[in-house]
This record gives sequence, structure tokens and C-alpha cells, in this order.
Amino acid sequence: MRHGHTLFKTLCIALLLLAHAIAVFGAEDFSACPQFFLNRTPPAIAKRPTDRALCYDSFAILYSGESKTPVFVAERLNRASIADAGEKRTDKFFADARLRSAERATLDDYKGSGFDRGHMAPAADMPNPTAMAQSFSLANIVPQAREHNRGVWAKQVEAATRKYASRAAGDVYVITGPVYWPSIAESPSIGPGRIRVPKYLFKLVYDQQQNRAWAHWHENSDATKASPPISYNDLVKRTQVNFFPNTSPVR
DNA sequence: CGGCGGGCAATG
DNA sequence: CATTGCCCGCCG
Repeated sequence: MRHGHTLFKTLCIALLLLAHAIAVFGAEDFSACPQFFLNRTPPAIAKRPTDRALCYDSFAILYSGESKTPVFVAERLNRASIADAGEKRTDKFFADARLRSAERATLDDYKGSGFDRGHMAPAADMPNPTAMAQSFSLANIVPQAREHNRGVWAKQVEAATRKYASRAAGDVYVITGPVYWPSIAESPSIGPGRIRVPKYLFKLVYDQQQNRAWAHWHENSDATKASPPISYNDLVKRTQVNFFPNTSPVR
């Protein structure tokens, strides 16, 4: 009797710990890190079987075990977070142990591929050493054309977004991600793990104070030049993702 | 031009 | 493993 009671208590504690672990790591959804999403509401998207929600200190990832890249990465930037940014880069990329080995990218996949390991949530956005280190998870990375990554994307897109957030009155919600050919399976890939190479990259920026949104849309190519942002509605049409449910931003 | 952000690769 | 040097594009 006494023994049974103790066993029951132990089981209860184990279940609570498990539930807590799932919440912390966001294994099933983004309930552990809603703060990175406008109105604490993640994009409305039909999840594929290998998609996984991952929470980090300063960003959240919906990760695809099919493409072995993010589906999207969400951040919330503001004047304070940008003021804290500027950590020294660690450059320690790593295969993310939170993902099943069959569904994660490895360092080998990118090595010698000819593509840069391009951040979706940029390292330079990160406000502290932990977040900086986490940003080098390959779950936050896509194969990106070298000169695109270091040139127009780094300056006209990433740095420009930081600059905007540093001057914004309130929070700026940013969602960055890859776009593939109509079928991921037909998309080119790198490495033994067949990491898919995006056809396009987008970065959606939303200023909550002004209810304004715009999106950078770039072909993942060394030849890509700076281009004016597209509208929120155009991005929704091109990606078929309702990024901001129940919100209608203006341009 | 130097500095910065984003990388790669060779070396100990 | 960490360090170092190098490259690139862009900005002021």
C-alpha cells in the first residue's frame, strides 16, 4: 500500500517533468516561446509530418526534416534588443542534437558544397552569448549563394532590418525563410544528407506600432541585386503561408 | 581607404 | 580543438 502510493507519486512527477521538457523544448508547437510571434500567434501553416517547432533564447524555428532546413525562423526585434546586439561571432556551427539524426543537417553536408551556411536569424541580431551560440545551429541555416549571403542579403536586408528595428517605436516581428521549387523532392541538394538548396529567400518585417509590413524577396543566386520589397499580400500569395493570422498589415 | 558582417580553409 | 589569415561586398 505504502509502496504503491510512492510509485504513483513518482509516476506523477515523471509525467510533470516530461510535460515540462516538452514545453521548454517546444517539441510539438511554439507554446514555450510565443513571444517571437505577432500576437503570440505562430503562422497558420499545414505542418508536414517531419516539421518540428524549436524554441531558442532569441528566435523560434519551424524546422523541416524533409528539406533539412528551416521552414521559417521568427524573431522579435526592438530598440533594446538591437542595442544589446553586436556579440562577437563564435562561428561554431553544429548539427542540432534536438533533431533526429535522419532529419538533421550535419557539418559534412555543407563542407565543400560551394554554398555558404547562411543564417536565417542572423548572428548579428543576437543580444547575448547564448543566443549567439544558438544561432549557429544548422537548424537555423540554409545553403546560400556565397556572394548573395555576404553582399546584398547581409547589407540591404539584414543590416537594414536591424537599422529599422533600432529606430522603431515598438516591436518589430521578423520572419525569415527559404522557398523551394514546387516540390522539395525536385529541388537541388548538397551533401550526403541531401540538404535542399532554396530557390528564393524571404524576410518579412512587421512594425507593430505602425501596422506596416513589407518583405524582401531574393533569388538565392550570386547574381541577385538589391530590389525593392514586395507587399505582405504578395508574400502570402507566393508562399501560401498566412504569416499573421487575424492581422492585415498595410504597406 | 578601413571597418564590419558574413564566411572559408590551413595550421598547430 | 583554437588560432590565424584570407576572401567578399558594402558602407562611411
